[in-house]
Amino acid sequence: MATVDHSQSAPLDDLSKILGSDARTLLDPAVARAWIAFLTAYGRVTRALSSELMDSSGMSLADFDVMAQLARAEGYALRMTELADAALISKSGLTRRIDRLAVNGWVTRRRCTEDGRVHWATLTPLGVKAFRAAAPGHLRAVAERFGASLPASEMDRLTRDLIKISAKNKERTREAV
Amino acid sequence: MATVDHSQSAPLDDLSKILGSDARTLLDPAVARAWIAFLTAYGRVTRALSSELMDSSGMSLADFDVMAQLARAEGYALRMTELADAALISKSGLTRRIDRLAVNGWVTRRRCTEDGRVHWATLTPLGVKAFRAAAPGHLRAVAERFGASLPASEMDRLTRDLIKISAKNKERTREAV
DNA sequence: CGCAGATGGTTGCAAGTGCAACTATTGCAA
DNA sequence: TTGCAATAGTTGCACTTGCAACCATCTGCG
Repeated sequence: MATVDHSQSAPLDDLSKILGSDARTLLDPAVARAWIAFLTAYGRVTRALSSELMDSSGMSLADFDVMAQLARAEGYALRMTELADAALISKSGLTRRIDRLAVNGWVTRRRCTEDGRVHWATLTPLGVKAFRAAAPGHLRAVAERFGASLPASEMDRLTRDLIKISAKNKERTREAV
Repeated sequence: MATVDHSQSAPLDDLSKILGSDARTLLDPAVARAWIAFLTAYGRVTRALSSELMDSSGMSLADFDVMAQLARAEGYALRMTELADAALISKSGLTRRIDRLAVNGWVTRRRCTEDGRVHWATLTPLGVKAFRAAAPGHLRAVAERFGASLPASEMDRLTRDLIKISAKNKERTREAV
């Protein structure tokens, strides 16, 4: 019936068998269904986009995100920490991602003259070119796999809902239980 | 304005600077915003839930999902492949995850007597106990971090929207570009 | 000055992951 | 029977990841 897409089962749904009837008081079934749908949608869409992007441009989704951040930035450059925050990855993760992008010649690292601690990651002309080549296909894929499922009005509502959820989880895991 | 929560920037938004004005034709800005909001919400919520669960039960989110699948199953048992599909992970990933769960004594692997190729992953009594101990906290956390952001009516709509998105991406990355 | 303490980045490490190749088992057909 | 294709799982490998420890640099206070 109202269960989630049947190729996928619902990890949190219908746990009363093992947890007893209070499962329902712990997590409202409607929320459980939404949560499963959320995880499933994320998994499917990113999996598909990621492999399409890799095939067409040799770029991972994370690479694309990092390059997109740089593409939007003043002078195509951002400090490492800013970039890590913007791309939602750890500092060490970014260090190594930039290493890889640098090997491709898409990004360089420049030490800041005013503050020797700071390094600026900068899109090279080659990187700009690579991004320009990759972006149309990827954006179209996002439009198709994510955007095309819902009418425009619904899309704005979805955005609002997702932002509310994000907002409730803004802090970086403080007060960890 | 209507940009996404400002602690987070928007990788796909405002790319016209580098892509020219056709950025807009490739990906509708409203979809771009929704996409960013989606990625951000996913990242934040799962990060938070994952570390809470690990702290309170020594169980990763993926462990919990696998155990929840087993908890719902007939006899607390599933074949490896079924379980991998249900938990949205690869077969090899599942092999090793079950290895780890088995080390904790939460799951066992039994060879099927009727078909020697098949192995049943089964929740042990200890595993059931561990799951019963972990579930209330985790479900409450999902309720709080994901469910509490939206009114019930909105939640059902969100579920429907997410299911539509999932449905469009059902196939396992066939026709790859 | 000069030396704590903060801040920015990188590195060591110990995971986790998927793909492709491999082994074991079954089922079916000649 | 024998033999080959299909199916279920595991393993090798190469790669990513985040955390914590670490180095480098800067800032401010005595």
